[in-house]
Order: sequence, then structure tokens, then C-alpha cells
Amino acid sequence: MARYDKEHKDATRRRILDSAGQLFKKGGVDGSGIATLMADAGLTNGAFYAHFDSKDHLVATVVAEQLAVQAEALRALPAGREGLERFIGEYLTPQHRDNPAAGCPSAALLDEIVRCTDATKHAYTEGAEAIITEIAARLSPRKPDSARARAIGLYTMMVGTLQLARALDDDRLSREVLASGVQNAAGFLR
Amino acid sequence: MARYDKEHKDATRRRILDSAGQLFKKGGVDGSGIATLMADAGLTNGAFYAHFDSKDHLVATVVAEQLAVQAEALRALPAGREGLERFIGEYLTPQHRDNPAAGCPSAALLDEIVRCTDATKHAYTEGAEAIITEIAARLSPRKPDSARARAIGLYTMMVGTLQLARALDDDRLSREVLASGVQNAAGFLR
DNA sequence: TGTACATCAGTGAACGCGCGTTCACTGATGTAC
DNA sequence: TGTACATCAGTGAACGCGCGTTCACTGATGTAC
Repeated sequence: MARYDKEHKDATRRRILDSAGQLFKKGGVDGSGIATLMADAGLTNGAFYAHFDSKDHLVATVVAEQLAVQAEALRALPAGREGLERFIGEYLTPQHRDNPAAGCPSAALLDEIVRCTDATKHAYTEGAEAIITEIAARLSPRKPDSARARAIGLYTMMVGTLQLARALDDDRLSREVLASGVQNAAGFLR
Repeated sequence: MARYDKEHKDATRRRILDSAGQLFKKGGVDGSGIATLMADAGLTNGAFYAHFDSKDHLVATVVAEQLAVQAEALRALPAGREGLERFIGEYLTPQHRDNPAAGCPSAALLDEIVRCTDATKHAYTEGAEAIITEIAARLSPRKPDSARARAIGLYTMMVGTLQLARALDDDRLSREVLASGVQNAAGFLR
């Protein structure tokens, strides 16, 4: 019946989501257009609407997926604090700072979320809750609820640190900020 | 010689800067247009260019000023940690969360700075350095340099916390995040 | 003091441009015979 | 096996719109006489 099999369309949708994820994180949601994003996926602008109702719909989908990817990455790490230490060690680096497209969605998009649709804010909220839960479970495997406040502190500090490191035009200061982040993160691990 | 005295033009410039500060923090730099901003200042769009060369020029000026205001607010607080405690107590509140226009420029604009002109990034860098120095001086009046890492951690954590609280669509979770921030901030005060 | 003039902050229509979105169309492929 | 057809993912020009910016103009005011 259908011209291509289902896999073909699914694969295209994946390419759009990947391009959008990278582009949004690099250039912001407002700053990234449909045409550019579709060109990155090897398509032209018109094809977009065969996959998504609107840009808002795409944004909500991308945000949900990006946060899920981060939660999944946390889950895949070694158990307990060792895993967290690795996460922190990779997060607060010049490499991560200089490559937002492949990096943390919170650091790249957090303050744009407020101005997005309800669906996007909801997707972000669910994703953030999952990440906080995952971090808390590693901070205190026995009583994760008791570690929620610290988990929130660790995550917000890491996100703020990476954002600040990215905003500074003085590399020396930027590296000081990243190094301080590593030091302060250790405080959250107790 | 001149039609109006100097004070008149200076006062208008002030109104534009105030409107822009509030508007940028509320709707983002990308999301806030010259026409809206000028209307808020009681003027029409064309008058803008009698005061600033371009939107980029305005953005750099606003960022410099907003950060200077925050540094000044810190300086005006009671000496030592008492002042810091007050700063934290006012910062991590639902009131601040719900009123970005009058609030912290870092929480509102930080991740847009990366995509701004060099002049804006430079203005942000200088402002951030002043704020970090001010916080460090209050954390450790005797040896402020030794407190720089903690000062950076406290500030990034506060900024990240407010951003996260703003992004969440679940008020219960959002308040939990703010409360965690207060708790975690206490850890930075030792 | 009263009048003509020069100044310039501010007006508001117009510009080119890129945005999100629409739509008539194309053409490679799976299916039916 | 070979051919005609139906499907629909993708094309690319066009839309209205709001953006940053420009510019010919206005008109309230300080100054000169």
C-alpha cells in the first residue's frame, strides 16, 4: 500500500530530531529555523510538516527526548558515586563547554524553556524529575529521598557552572569556573 | 544651541535602558523587539537610533548595566555573611521566580550571552567577575581569594536553581527546588 | 518684550529579510494484473 | 516476468508577518536680534 516501508519515514524523523537537538542546543530554539534544521537533515523545508504539526510540537518532542537521553546516560554509568564522579568529570570540561550541540540540554536551553509552550514546559519538568531522581539514587542508594535536595543542588550548580563558563570571554576565568565546579561538586558528594 | 538641555536626552536614554532591561529579562533578547521596547519607554521605534547605534549596542549596554546593578546591590548589603544570607533569602523565592523582569540578569539571560556579540560577552565577563569578587569578599573577608571557588559555586547554584524553578510547570516541584537551593546555599556559607 | 530662526529629539511609513507555514506538484517505489 | 497504476515522502515557490534599520519629515523649544 505505502510507497516506502514504515522504517523509511521513522528514519527520516530520527534525522530531523537529531538535527533539531543539535541545532537548538547550539543556536537556541528561537535562533534556529526550520529551513536550516531540515537542510542539516538532508531535506527541504516543506517536508517538515509531514513529520510534525508545528515548530512548537517539534520543540516539545526534542526537549522530552534530550532530557531522556541525559537520564539514560546517567542510568548507564557505573553504580553509586563512582558513576556520578565520572558524570561530573566529563560535564565540567572545556570539551563540553565548547561543544553545546552534543552536550547537556539543560545548560543549553534551560532559560528558554520558560518562554515555550505548556507542552514543552511539561516535557522539561518530567525529564528534570527523572534526572534528579537518578542523581539522588546515586548520592544515597539506601535513602534516595533524603538526598533529593543535594541532587538538585548538584545538578543546578553543574548547569549554572557550564552556562557561566560558556558566557565568559576570558578563557582563564572560564577554566577557573569549571575547576571551581569540580571542587564544589565534590562537596555535594559529601 | 541645543533645543532641549542635556538632561532631557539623558533621561530618555535612561527610560530606554530600563525598559530594555525589564523586557530582555522577561522575554529574552531575541524575543524582544525594538518597537515594543520603545513603546514601553513611551516612544516610537525610529527614536531608538538617536540613542544607540544598533540593537547589539543596546544589548551590550544593558548587560553591563544590569550586572553592575546586581554588584551594587551586593555591595549595599550588610557586611559579611549576614548580607549574603539576606541576598540568598530574597533570591530563592517564588516572588523572584515569578518576576524575572525585576530580577537577576544572569538567571534570565545567561545562556543567551554565548550567542551575543563579543562586546556583550565582554560586558558580561566583567560584570560576573565583579559579582564573584563581591561574594568571595563576604564569604571570607580576611582571605577573599581562598573563597573564590565557593563564591562561584554559590552563585552558579543560585542562578541554576532559579532557572530550574522557572522552567518547571509543577509548582510543588518548583518550590522544592527553591527550598533545596536555600538549604544548599547554607552549605556554601560553611 | 516680541518675533524669526535654527536645532534636533522624536515620528511613523517604508525597506529588505528571514521566519513559520502552506500547497500544488514530482517522482521513486510497492502492488495488482 | 512485465507493465500500468496508486501512493505519499519530499520539493520548492509562495504566503503573511514581525524583525532591525532607514529616512524624510514635524514641531516644541532655546537663542538672536
